[in-house]
Amino acid sequence: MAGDVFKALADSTRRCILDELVERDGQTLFELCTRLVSKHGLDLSRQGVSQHLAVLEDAELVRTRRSGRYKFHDLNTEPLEPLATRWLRPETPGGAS
Amino acid sequence: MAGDVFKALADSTRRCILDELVERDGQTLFELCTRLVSKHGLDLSRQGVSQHLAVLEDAELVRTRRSGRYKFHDLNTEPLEPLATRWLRPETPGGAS
DNA sequence: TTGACAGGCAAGTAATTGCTTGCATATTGT
DNA sequence: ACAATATGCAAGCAATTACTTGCCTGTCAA
Repeated sequence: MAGDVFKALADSTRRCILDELVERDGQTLFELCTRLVSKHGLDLSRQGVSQHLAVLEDAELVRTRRSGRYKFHDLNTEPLEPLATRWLRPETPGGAS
Repeated sequence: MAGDVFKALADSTRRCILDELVERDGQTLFELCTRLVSKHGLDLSRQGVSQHLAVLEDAELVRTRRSGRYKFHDLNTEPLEPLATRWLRPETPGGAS
């Protein structure tokens, strides 16, 4: 568990999925499939999308909630925050230690 | 050219290289080799490091300058900036157009 | 010029990854 | 109960990736 966030972001299809979820949160697998094909011009099967979602979920970039036979996917931007700051130099503008 | 920044960051060894360059800029290939082995416990050949550096350079995360037989590697954080902000929701706090 | 040092190029290999197809499970409406 | 819908699981395949070994080029000091 707690998969690699960087590896999750490495695939362009997964990034498209995140793009979709920014626009509209709480989409189901089928909704995402449809919109990835029509809007982003991607061509992959439902299982393809499902596996990508599993990777994103493992990296905690996507959270899911179940309701009956539906599974809704929500974006979670929390793991993204320490991402860009990791390689920022310690400029120590205030002058800590 | 202009390789994929996300794919460049996907590999943990490459992330270690960036970690090293944050601490000390302008290292040569041999310096990086030595420190990756000793400090980060990695075990790879010089060519392994060289190929990783090529990927980082292609993603413009690393810039190089030559001086005689030495090649110095510098970190370039510029491509990292739009990285985390890509999936931030348009909160429009001030309400810009 | 010779030898040592720093780096580059290329082919080969093993592991990983993205994707598909086929079947199984669970929920809902009639 | 039955069929349709929404999703899950797993084996198999092709492409990519990370890594190694071996050799070549360029630079510097003696």
